[in-house]
Amino acid sequence: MAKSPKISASHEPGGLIVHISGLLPSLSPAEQRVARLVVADPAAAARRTITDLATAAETSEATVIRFCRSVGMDGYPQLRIRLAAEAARRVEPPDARVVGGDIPPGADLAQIIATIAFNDARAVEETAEQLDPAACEQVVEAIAGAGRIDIYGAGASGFVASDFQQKLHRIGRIAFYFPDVHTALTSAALLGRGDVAIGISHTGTTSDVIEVLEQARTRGAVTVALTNFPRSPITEVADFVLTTAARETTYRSGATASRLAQLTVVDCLFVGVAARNRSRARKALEATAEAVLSHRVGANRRRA
Amino acid sequence: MAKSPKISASHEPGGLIVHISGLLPSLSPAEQRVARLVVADPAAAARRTITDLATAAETSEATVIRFCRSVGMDGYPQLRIRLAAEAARRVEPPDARVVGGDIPPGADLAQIIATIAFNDARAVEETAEQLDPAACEQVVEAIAGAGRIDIYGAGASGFVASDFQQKLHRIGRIAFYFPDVHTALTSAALLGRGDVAIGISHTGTTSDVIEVLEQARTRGAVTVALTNFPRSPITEVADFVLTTAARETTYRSGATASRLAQLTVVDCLFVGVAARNRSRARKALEATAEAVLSHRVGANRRRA
DNA sequence: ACGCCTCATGAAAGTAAGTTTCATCCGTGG
DNA sequence: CCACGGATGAAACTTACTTTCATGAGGCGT
Repeated sequence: MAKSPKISASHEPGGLIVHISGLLPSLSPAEQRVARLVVADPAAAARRTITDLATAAETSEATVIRFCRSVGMDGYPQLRIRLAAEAARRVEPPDARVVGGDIPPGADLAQIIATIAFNDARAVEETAEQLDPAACEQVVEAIAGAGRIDIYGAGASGFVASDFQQKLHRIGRIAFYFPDVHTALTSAALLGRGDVAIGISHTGTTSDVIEVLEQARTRGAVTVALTNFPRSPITEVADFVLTTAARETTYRSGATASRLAQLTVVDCLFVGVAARNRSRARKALEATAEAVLSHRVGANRRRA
Repeated sequence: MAKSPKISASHEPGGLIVHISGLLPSLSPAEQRVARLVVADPAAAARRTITDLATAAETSEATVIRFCRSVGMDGYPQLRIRLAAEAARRVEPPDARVVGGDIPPGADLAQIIATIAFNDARAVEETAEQLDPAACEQVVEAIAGAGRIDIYGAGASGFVASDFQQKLHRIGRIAFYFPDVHTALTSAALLGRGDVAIGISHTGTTSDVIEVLEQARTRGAVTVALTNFPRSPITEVADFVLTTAARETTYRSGATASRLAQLTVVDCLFVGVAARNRSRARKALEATAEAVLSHRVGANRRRA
């Protein structure tokens, strides 16, 4: 039989591990067990034979193979060498820090700070690495040429949406953000060809956002999804999918790392759009900065 | 018969490739052919199957195995993953990212992404490094014991303030954020001993925020400033000063990195507060997460 | 509630990869 | 000319990997 059709999965240059953890929720339970082992210690996994790994994950070899295919590999040997390469690249001292994990109960604040910063920084870096420049380019182009840009997001992602809106607005793009679903739906219904709708949802399962994005799409707008999970429902209603790479999936820290990752992507898009017309953007930024000047008190000074 | 004595081969820390080329002359002719292929392109070799490699070296699989043993490997698979790792490590593109600088005019999106991510990640890390755990501890304590927490911020910092408010609210602390100065002033006037007021301003010169914080202070509340500049005006009205360490000072990218740094600090405080009463915080988080469950659509699944 | 369908899963069969064995070949020195 | 020893590949063998298929659980429409 021919190659399986496969879902894109094509783009995971930044990191196989990141890629895998992104797809984690889209995997079946047994495959997830395998995935977790692999993510937890890629180097060790690379050393194992398929039977070994299957046993460790309490499943069969068949499932391991299925897992390989699910993450875009041809088979186990390929996964193995990719993992080995990956593990080698991240010479990063694994350190005592809990990567992506929970904060240990007895931790003092210094530890907490270190752990959080580590995870946050990591999310930003890994997000950038796996971000597909080509997809970004297209999104930037769409935004730059859009008649109007609607940005949707609920809860924590709402902040990001709002932030994005503000940024675009500051460089003279016509952008909107709606905290309310009804208003958002109304707005989406008024979109048309040449407009852009951007939906932000970390999990990719926020029905409100999906619904609105779908509406926008049926009206002919270009739809963009920003999510951590490349196979989540929101991607089905999006023309372009941009993914973040935050490992945290628990509610633990209120999804801060994921938010930072989202903001990073937003920044990239923003700068990309601004770069399309530097002088105009610069002028707009200066004007807006000036506008708030009267709300600033005298410069930074040494105090008595 | 026992294992062949073989050349030491025990230790090859510097690099497998180097090691192999070192003992190349001690190998038999057929093995040398294999070795040369491997040294010439380790990555390619790692991708080949043993039969493949044997054919390419115009020899038999048996010889390849012998070669593996000669260089100290257990067998072909082990050689393979070692080669993959080796190849990955030596690719390491040190790259010339623009550190802290502006985006060069002609930059393509990939460069933009790399630059932004680098600066963002840096801001997060450096902020964490210079953050004073003792000061944080005191702030955490104040928040944990506060009757009420007011959070102020304008513009971009307003998002952070709002985010913080939401976070604290989710773990059951009574926290407020006011987008409007007047409302904020009113609220500050009602604060008293045992309450906490937090002012967020990147530049530390936002008069609105300073004014409100001052009001709060005169009412007896504990005041906290979160700013990038330890000697800015806002610090004069704050009992505790927490600083971020974002390099960007220009309006260039709309205060990107600084926002991430602020969020990181907020996250640290949040986790610190939550850690004070894990079970309660956890319960609250679970409850709030559950509350939005009905707004989530079916899990991530493979689509057709 | 019922049956139907889809999907996840592992057992087992099948195939390919890796490893060992062994006979051969070739050069060397008696 | 005949041992002898090392190098080598063919083939047997073993292990690892892959595919197929039957089963059973869970969801969905009737």
